[in-house]
Amino acid sequence: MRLSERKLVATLRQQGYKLTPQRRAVIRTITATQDHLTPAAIYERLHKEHPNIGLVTIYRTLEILIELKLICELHTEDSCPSYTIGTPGHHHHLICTNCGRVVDFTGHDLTELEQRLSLETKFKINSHVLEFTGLCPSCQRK
Amino acid sequence: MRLSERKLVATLRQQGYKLTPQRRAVIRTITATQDHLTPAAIYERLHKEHPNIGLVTIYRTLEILIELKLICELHTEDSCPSYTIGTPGHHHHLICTNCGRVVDFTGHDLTELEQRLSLETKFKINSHVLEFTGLCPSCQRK
DNA sequence: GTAGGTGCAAATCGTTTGCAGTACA
DNA sequence: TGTACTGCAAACGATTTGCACCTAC
Repeated sequence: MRLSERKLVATLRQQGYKLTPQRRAVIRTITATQDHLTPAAIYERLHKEHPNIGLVTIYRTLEILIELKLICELHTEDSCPSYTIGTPGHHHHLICTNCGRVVDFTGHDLTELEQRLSLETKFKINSHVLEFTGLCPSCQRK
Repeated sequence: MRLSERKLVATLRQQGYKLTPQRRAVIRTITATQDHLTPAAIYERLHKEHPNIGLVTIYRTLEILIELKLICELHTEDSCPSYTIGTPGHHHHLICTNCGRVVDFTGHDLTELEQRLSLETKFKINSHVLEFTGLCPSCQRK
């Protein structure tokens, strides 16, 4: 289940952040799409109706949303630029190397492996990333 | 099993690349440590005995070594800069978020999950990344 | 009214490229 | 000898910061 615009706005206020039109616009853009967007992509989309919003503001808004865990940051193995998306909860990614499309998936349990590694290495493990890359159906056809 | 300096040098020549003192130095630095090093870190280490090696040369040498799959590139989820290390074959990483230490591990089979995802999403999956992050034993003590 | 937020321009960081000189094979 | 390699400096793209103005609460 994805977080709604309403939920993001409410959490932002709860945490004492001011709700500006710019922040609302960024939130709307993120929640309105299934895709992972780069800061630049968000900027581009907003620029049509919000001609003088600054890229800087987008960076700063994203920073807050990540901090509050309202969006999820994604780094692909190649093309380092990080993407963001409005999805909560723990999940993994399946990424198309051609068009950048991202599919989230859940349900694979790594706790057993985590425990084994913990024992063997004495690391205190906090989190993990599992990412598959390949070609999505439409990019395979080309 | 890790690749040796000898092996890297031999492969480089085999592939028709010239063996310069600079390339030899980069290879030596990488094979001499267990750690994953950033280009900048390699530069720093080399600068003592090789005062006028250029950072550019290090980038270019790493590019070749990655191309030949003689080293492995690593992107951590935070602090996007990518690290490199002299280790061959397919493996996964366990990374200390405090000191950056990286432990490689192998043996977890993801083919079943890969097949399931392939079926469900119709993606043609090429590769994957599995990464655990946490605190290494010595950083836990602090 | 005021603290926090915005937007511009400039700074910064990591990485890449153009080019003239250099050195390995 | 000739081509590939090097190193400098400059270009580059993404992100951050300093600062004066503005606005949500």
